[in-house]
Amino acid sequence: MNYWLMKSEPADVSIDDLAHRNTVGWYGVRNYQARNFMRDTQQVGDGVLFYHSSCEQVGIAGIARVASAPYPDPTQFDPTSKYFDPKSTPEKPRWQQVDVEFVRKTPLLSITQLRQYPPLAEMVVLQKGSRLSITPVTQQEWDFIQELLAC
DNA sequence: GCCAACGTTGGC
DNA sequence: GCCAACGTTGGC
Repeated sequence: MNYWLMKSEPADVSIDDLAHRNTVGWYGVRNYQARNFMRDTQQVGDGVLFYHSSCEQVGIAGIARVASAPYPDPTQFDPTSKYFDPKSTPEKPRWQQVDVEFVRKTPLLSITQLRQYPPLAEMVVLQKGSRLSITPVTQQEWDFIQELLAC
């Protein structure tokens, strides 16, 4: 059992979208490190901090969980998709995704708030220059954030 | 829109 | 395999 922070642009898929649809395929990852986390390390049931990025209110917007094994991201084969990858084939797919299932929406924990808590100082997503869209979260960080949200 | 940081590409 | 050039991310 592991914990993760997964970035989504709310203009694309927000926590409210996830709440409505219950489960979404995490399509569009085009970074090998992030892909490898989904393909090699994530397991069904892993906890996910659902994070809104590239928007007005950047931060943790809800809780979710990993809900499937990895499978090929269909957008890589779709020439009309901005995630189309001409070098990928159905026989040898390059990009994988998992399904992510809604758990609950939370009050927004903004990135500036997150930076104020010393126990979160080492969070990967808060490190300078960190751009990975999927990052591991430690048990301690997860527990601390759950306590914050319980207040 | 800026720009730091990082990832990818491709010539050699 | 090196590395310069270029492209992308994402907070501000």
